[in-house]
Amino acid sequence: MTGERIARIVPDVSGIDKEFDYLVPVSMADTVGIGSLVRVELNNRRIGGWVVELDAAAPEGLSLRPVAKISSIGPSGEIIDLARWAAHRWAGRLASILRTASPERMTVDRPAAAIGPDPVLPEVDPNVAEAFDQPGVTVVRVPPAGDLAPYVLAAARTGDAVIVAPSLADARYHGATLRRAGGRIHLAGRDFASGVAGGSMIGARSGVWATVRSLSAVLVLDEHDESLQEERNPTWHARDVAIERARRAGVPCVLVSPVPSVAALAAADRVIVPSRAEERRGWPTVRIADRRRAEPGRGGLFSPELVDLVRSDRRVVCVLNRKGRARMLACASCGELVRTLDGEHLMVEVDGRLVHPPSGEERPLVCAVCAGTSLKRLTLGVGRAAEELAALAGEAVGDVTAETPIEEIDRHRIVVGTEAVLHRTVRADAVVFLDIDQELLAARYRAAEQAMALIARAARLVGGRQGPAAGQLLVQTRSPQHRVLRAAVLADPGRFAADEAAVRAEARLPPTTALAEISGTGAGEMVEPLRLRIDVDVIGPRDDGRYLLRAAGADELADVLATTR
DNA sequence: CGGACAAGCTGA
DNA sequence: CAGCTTGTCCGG
Repeated sequence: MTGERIARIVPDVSGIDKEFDYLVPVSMADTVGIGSLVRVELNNRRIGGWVVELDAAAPEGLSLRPVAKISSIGPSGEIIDLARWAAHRWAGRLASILRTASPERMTVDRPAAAIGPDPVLPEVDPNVAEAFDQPGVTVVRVPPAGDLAPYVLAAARTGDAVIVAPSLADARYHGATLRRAGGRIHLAGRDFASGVAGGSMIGARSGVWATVRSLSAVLVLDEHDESLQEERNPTWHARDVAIERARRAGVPCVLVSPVPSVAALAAADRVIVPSRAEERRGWPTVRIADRRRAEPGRGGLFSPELVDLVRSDRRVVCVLNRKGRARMLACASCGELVRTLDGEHLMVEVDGRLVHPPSGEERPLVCAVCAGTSLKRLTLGVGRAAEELAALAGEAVGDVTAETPIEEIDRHRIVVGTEAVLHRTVRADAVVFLDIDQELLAARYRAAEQAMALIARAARLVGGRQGPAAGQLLVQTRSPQHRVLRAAVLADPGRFAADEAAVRAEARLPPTTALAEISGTGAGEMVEPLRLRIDVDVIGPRDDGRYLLRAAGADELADVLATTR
């Protein structure tokens, strides 16, 4: 027994998905631990890597290279196990997740335990504390105007909580608020070492990977938010990682949202909803402007309700999404949009026929509602909308894109922009969706849910329906009966969730099943043999060469992908 | 990833 | 057959 131990290393090199063994020199025995970031020699070059396992001395006489240097403390064993699970679940590289879970700046010294007794935090509303009183997944619906700070406080009161916010700005804000209340909380990534010593951690998406002293609870704010999903491979979702992390630790996982996703609700052990009255108060008034009778093209963009709003003295934000090609068709006689027979998606005209490429559905140029054969094209644009609104309002109207400086946005009483305007405006009295149909009926299976999220964001911007600055939303649409809009008008996202879950189940879409998209060269070669298997459906290829795989659940799908690589 | 080495292609 | 490109393998 020499006292030397074997370290299994995951290299931090994107092209190597393999683990290697190195010897830990006696001189490093005290500093190298599970998760440590080290440098080692591989193939005559120095590379970084993580220690993911430590064993006693080597059984064989095989000569191993020594670890060259210790660079930093790193993620805990708990996080490494979780990262392995996620790498399998989203069919990606372990190293890319470990990178996310590692400190922003290298920190060699292991910090001493937190100094002083644990802080004493103020009491919280028992209704809020209740969400954290048992392990398992609790979904809490909090209306857009509701206060999330009590949930952050309640999480921190459990001990060393991990808190995920939809953006870094939100994480900083809630972190600062809790700190003012006396809480010990650190910013994930930046304050890595402080977190190891003790206290709660808050961060954006990547904060779900924060190493803590002893996990007591996991809280996800705005669980429905798109930003919680990593956009690069592996495309892990912070909500799903949070659920698994809490489950492994046997601690509560609390998912808060004004519009909980069907994925969260499917995973929930219990759902806490506000009273009808409370939820209504927390949503603005939502009015629907039915545009089916409106003239397509010019003028079709401005309902009488909108004209009233822009001629008032209120601060109005107009949203007009022009993502993708806005080539919607509407029936000239009844005004209905041209949709697939299930009403879920827009159809487009190709070579004199109506088609919906993802499903292959097609028919002649005929309105499915009134059998009219005269169809009109609806075309829209932010620039023209701003000009025409300015003429209607008799004053200048701001034109907002992702590049417009914030100061510029607040100079105008009325602004028009793509959905980015909702992320970049601080306060508005009213938000108008000039044309929400493109969102509601987009060719993505989560389109309705994303439209619901967009409305919730607008609702938060304008605030609840009560008081002198009562918030208002106006939605212009040719689909006034859509489940998203009915739920918004009634301030009842529970109703939407039930409808949406039924639509997904009927179409065998997640969360009833699990989907994976396979693209790139070699996609066919990988996917075609899977047609013989009964545990996975192969869908496609579409004309862009992409395939979809469908399995009964995420675990089954991950297993298929793992055996296919 | 990046180096090592083998197999395949080209031109004089 | 040297000289080059392209492909495959492998690292502790």
